Amino acid sequence: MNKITTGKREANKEINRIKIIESGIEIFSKKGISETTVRDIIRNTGLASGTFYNYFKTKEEVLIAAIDDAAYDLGKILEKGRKKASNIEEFIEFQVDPFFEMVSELPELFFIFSTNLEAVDRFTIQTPQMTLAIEDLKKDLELAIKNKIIPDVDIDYFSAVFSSTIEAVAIEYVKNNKKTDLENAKAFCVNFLVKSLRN
Amino acid sequence: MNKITTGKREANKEINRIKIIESGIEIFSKKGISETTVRDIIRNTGLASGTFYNYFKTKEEVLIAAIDDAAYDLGKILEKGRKKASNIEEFIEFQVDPFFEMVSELPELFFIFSTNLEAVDRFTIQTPQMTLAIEDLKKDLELAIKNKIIPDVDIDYFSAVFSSTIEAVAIEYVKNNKKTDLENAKAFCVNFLVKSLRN
Amino acid sequence: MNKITTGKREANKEINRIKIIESGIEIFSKKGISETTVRDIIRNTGLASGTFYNYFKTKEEVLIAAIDDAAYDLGKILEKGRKKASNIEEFIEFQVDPFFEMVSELPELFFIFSTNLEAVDRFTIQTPQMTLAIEDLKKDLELAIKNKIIPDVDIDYFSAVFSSTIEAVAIEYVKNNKKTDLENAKAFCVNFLVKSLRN
Amino acid sequence: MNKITTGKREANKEINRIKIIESGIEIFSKKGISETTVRDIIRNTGLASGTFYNYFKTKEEVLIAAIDDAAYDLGKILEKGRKKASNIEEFIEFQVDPFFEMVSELPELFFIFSTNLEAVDRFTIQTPQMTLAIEDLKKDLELAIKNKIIPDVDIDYFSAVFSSTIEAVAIEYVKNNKKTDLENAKAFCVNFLVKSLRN
DNA sequence: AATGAATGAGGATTCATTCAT
DNA sequence: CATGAATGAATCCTCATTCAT
Repeated sequence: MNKITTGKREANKEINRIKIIESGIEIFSKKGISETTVRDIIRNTGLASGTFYNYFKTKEEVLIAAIDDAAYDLGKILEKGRKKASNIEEFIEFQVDPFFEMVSELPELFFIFSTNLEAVDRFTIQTPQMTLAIEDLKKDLELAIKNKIIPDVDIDYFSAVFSSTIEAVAIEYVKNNKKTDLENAKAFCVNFLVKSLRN
Repeated sequence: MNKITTGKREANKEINRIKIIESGIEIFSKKGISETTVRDIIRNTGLASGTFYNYFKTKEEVLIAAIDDAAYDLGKILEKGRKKASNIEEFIEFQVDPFFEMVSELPELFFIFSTNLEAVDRFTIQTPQMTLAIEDLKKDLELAIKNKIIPDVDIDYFSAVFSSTIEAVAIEYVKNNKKTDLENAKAFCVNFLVKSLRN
Repeated sequence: MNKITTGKREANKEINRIKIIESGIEIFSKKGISETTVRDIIRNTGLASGTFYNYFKTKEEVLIAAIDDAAYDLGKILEKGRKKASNIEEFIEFQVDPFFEMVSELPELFFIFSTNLEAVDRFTIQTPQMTLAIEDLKKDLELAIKNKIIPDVDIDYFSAVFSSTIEAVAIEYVKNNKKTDLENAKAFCVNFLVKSLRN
Repeated sequence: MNKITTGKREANKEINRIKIIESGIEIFSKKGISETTVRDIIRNTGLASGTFYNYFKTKEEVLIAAIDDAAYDLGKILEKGRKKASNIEEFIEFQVDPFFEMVSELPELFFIFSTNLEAVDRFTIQTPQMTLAIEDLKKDLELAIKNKIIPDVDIDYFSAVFSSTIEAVAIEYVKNNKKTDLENAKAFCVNFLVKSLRN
């Protein structure tokens, strides 16, 4: 009833929230998650220290919020992938494509995650869609091996290598700001992985 | 004061240094580099806090010392590799072999590095021999491509993938304590990389 | 602006004031005065934090207001007592009776005061009618001693014990929710104090 | 082996510990337990803030230490009491006496406790010997009633009044610094309670 | 060299209070 | 008046580091 909140205030609240998130992303990618302090984040916004706590309880929540804010974009990206693969090339392609779309559109977030796996692990931040679907991959690989579509590789090792390959290329891609190079990077990954699976 | 006691004192000095290094490695692998405090390290030795500073200025120095201490062993290991490779298989094999020897003999150190790339980077810890010789690799690859021994791959991407592959397998190897599995892991790496380079 | 709306607004104003006071009493008795924060009180009302300051400057003012609001009731209660006592039994009875009426009708307020004497003291909250009339008591006792109605007791000690006795029984009465037990509690007090004054 | 700690250092450590405890007692009695902050205590000593934590984790620990330090004295005091009482006068006397000895020798501590019952309760500080042994008292009273030594009083009310009486007199005694008045205070208590129990 | 108590800078967090809307 | 976001002072606490012994 009394909730007549003028647009101005709400807008300002949203602006500050975004300020904090963006400041967080900036500091996280500069200093890493575990070296970043709440003070670093808030100092970088010009807001008062207490203001941080009107929005977030911990620095980790800032990260989660950053992901949540990106979730819609991510959803749309991942929709494009996940098509039904009819052979091994397509299977790999359908994993690689959406991942690189994500990396391409949210490079800072990807960078934070890829360089802070330890912290991400430690704080058990749930980032289902940002990571590659390793478990699904393993099952599909088992099936493919059974059906003789691909040779009999060590699944644990291959899975580890599969994601580290994609990630390594993605990091290289982001680091070098070869922004025009997206197709190139994807093609490299697919080609590399497909060949490594051939007999 | 008395020269005769020196030997004993130096021996004790060396013992404490090693105590601190070993404590450091233990704590670093448990808590990660950035979460580890000097207090953690020294508490774990039973020595007094001030004693730490007789040996090291920072926790990072402990890590560097740990590597330096391992350097001699590492040197001997790496010596075995670096032989002259006469084809691509050998080239890769001669990279993979010594790396896995190192991982196999100094698994805790390797584990710390592989799970704390951020911190290692940030503190610009110089660990020439622990990392794969990426720059050398790049030059050799360029030559090999020119001589048509291997197809014309993107050297930046391939180098990135090359080391991440070896590292991913090594991590898997260490994590699973498949200690009997060394040859297996090496073979997987070599096979995977060789195939990915074939036309 | 429009005088016609005033009634409604004043009513609402009064409603919020009472809301805050009741919330205060609730929180004070749960957490104690010094552990209670303005935020606790206002959160418990559903009102906005700033609204608190339209009514009170501090949490202590809430307490004072609670007492003031109870003052009228208290006044009526105390009127019943204060009759002219013609002997020591009556004198004590006329102190004990209204006090227990108060305790019985405003148990939460009494509970807050009895369990927060420190804070009540510190903030020098003036609560004339809630406390027993110690000073009056002292004068009356002096007179009674002079007139040999009661033996020559130490007036300071007796006064201290007089009020602490009544309070202790009252606390016991409130704590145990022996709500049917009012007469019993009063009788115990009177009997106990009268006998202790006899020769 | 290396524990050759010079007397000077140990002495200083003990001095600081005592400084903190004495500062704590001073502030606690001025501001009450819950209003006292660790900073208040440490500021009052001239030591650095961090130093507090070399000795105590919380302000409550300071209080406990103060009691522990007094424990030896207390023990000796309480030894004197607890004799076998052969009648009601003695029974009361044997409760009152050691309590007043304690109050007389540790008046500040007693003051803190008597004025901060709430906090003492809330933090469940264990102070077995400082409080009167109410539960024991109740059992003894039941027995005495059964044996017709004392009339049939309400045990809950009497117990409450028993301890509040002693405490009220003790507070009065401490407040007025009637230090010469110890015997007087004790006699008042015993006389008051004995008479109130007579038929 | 070893010790470990003292230090104080710095980060986390809470809370009373203000003020634009 | 009601609102509730912003503020920043004040607290708690940890830690690297120093230094007298």
